[in-house]
Amino acid sequence: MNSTAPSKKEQSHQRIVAAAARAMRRSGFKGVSVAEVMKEAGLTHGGFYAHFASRDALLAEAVSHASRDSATLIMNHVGKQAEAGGERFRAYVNAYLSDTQIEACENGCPVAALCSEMRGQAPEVMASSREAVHSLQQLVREVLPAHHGEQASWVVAATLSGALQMARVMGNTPQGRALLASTRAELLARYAD
Amino acid sequence: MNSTAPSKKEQSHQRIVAAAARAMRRSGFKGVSVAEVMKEAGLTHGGFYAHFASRDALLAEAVSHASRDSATLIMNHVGKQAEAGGERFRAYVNAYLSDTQIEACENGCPVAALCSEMRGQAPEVMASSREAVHSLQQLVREVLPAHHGEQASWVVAATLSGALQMARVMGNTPQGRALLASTRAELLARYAD
DNA sequence: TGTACATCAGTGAACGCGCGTTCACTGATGTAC
DNA sequence: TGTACATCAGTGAACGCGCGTTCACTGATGTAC
Repeated sequence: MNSTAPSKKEQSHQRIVAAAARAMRRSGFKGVSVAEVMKEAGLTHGGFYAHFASRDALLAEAVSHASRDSATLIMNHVGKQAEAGGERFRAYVNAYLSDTQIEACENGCPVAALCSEMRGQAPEVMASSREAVHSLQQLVREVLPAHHGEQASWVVAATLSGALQMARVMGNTPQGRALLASTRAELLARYAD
Repeated sequence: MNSTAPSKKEQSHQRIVAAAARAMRRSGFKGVSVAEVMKEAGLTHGGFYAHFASRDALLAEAVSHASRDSATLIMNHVGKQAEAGGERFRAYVNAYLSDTQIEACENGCPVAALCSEMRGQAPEVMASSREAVHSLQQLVREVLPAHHGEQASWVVAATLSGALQMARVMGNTPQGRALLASTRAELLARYAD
C-alpha cells in the first residue's frame, strides 16, 4: 500500500464530493440533496455523517472541488491551443463562452452556475465561494495579455460569468447564442492582442 | 369609486407581490416562503390561494414587479442626473454599481440578485425571468451612447450584473468595493463619450 | 328605511411530503497472540 | 496457521421540522325587495 493510494473511505468521500459538485452546478445549492448525492455515489444516505459534519460542509467542499475541476479542464484546453500556436486569451474566452456551455453546466464554472446564490450561504460555503471567485479572476489574469492589469482581469471575469448566466436564462436559442457571440467578439476586440 | 381605484383585494394582492419581490432579491427564490410573505403583507397564509394559483405564479409576478420597480427607480435617478447636465450612461453605471448596492439588494436589479437561479425554475418563472433580462438590456441600450449597438448593450448588461454579483460575494470589503470601482472605471473608459 | 340573503376577503387548523439528521445494527477487514 | 476480538465503512429505519396546499368556517360588505 503506497502512501498516495486513497483508502476505501477516501474514495467514497471523493465520489460524494464529485456528485455534489455536479448536482450543484446542474441545479443550484438547493438541488443538492443528501439522499440523492449519496445514491449517485453508490451509497445509502445513512452513512453521510461519517463523511461530513453537515450538508453545508459538503457544499463547501463541493464548491472548492468544482472550482479546481473546471479550472483544470479549461486550462488543459487553453494549453493545447497554445501549443498549436493559438493565443491563450482567445482560447480561454472561446471555451468559457462556447455555445455548448449553455446547456452543459455540470462540469463548467461554478461561479457562473451559482454566483447569485452564493451570497447568504453558510459561512463555510461563503468562504469556498469567495475563493472560487478569486480563482476565476486569477485564471483570467493568467491568460489576459500582460499589459492589462489586475483591474481588467476582474472586469473580464465579471463579464464572462455574467454573460454565460444570461445566455443560460435565454436558453440555447438564437438569442442566447447571439449573446455569447457578442460577448466573445467584444472581449476579444477590446482585450486580445 | 373611480375606475382606477384598486379594490381591497387588489391592494392585498399588490402588497403580497411587493413583499415577495423584496424577499426574493434579499434571499433568492427559495427565500420566498408563502407564510412569511403573507405575514409581511399583513395577512395569514390561508388566504394565499385566493390570490395565486401556486407559489410559482407568485414568483413569476414578483420577478416582473421587481424588474419594473427597479427600472423605474434607476431611470428616475438617471433622469435627474441628466437634467443637471450629467451623462445618462455615466449616471446609470455609477448607480447600478454603487457601493450601497453591495448590501442593498432588496430594491435592486432582480437579474443581479437572481440570475444564476433563474435557469431551472418553473416555466412561468422562466418567462418572467427572460423578460427581466431583456428589460435590463433595453435599459442599457437606452442610456448607452447611440453609436454603440445592440451587441454592446448585451455585453454591458452582462458586465453590470456579473460584477455586482461578484462584489456581493466578496462583501462590503475593500475588495468588493474595488471590484465595483474597477468595473465602473473600465465601462466608462470604454463606452462613455 | 329596514330586513334577509348572497358575495367576498380573509382566518386558522390540518394534511402530506421531502429532507436533514440520528442511531442501533451488520458484515467485512485487520490485528493480537 | 488458527482463533478471538476490535475497528471500520456502510445500512436502513425513524424522527422532527418546515413548507406548500387544502378546506370548512367567520365577519364584513353589498344587494334585492
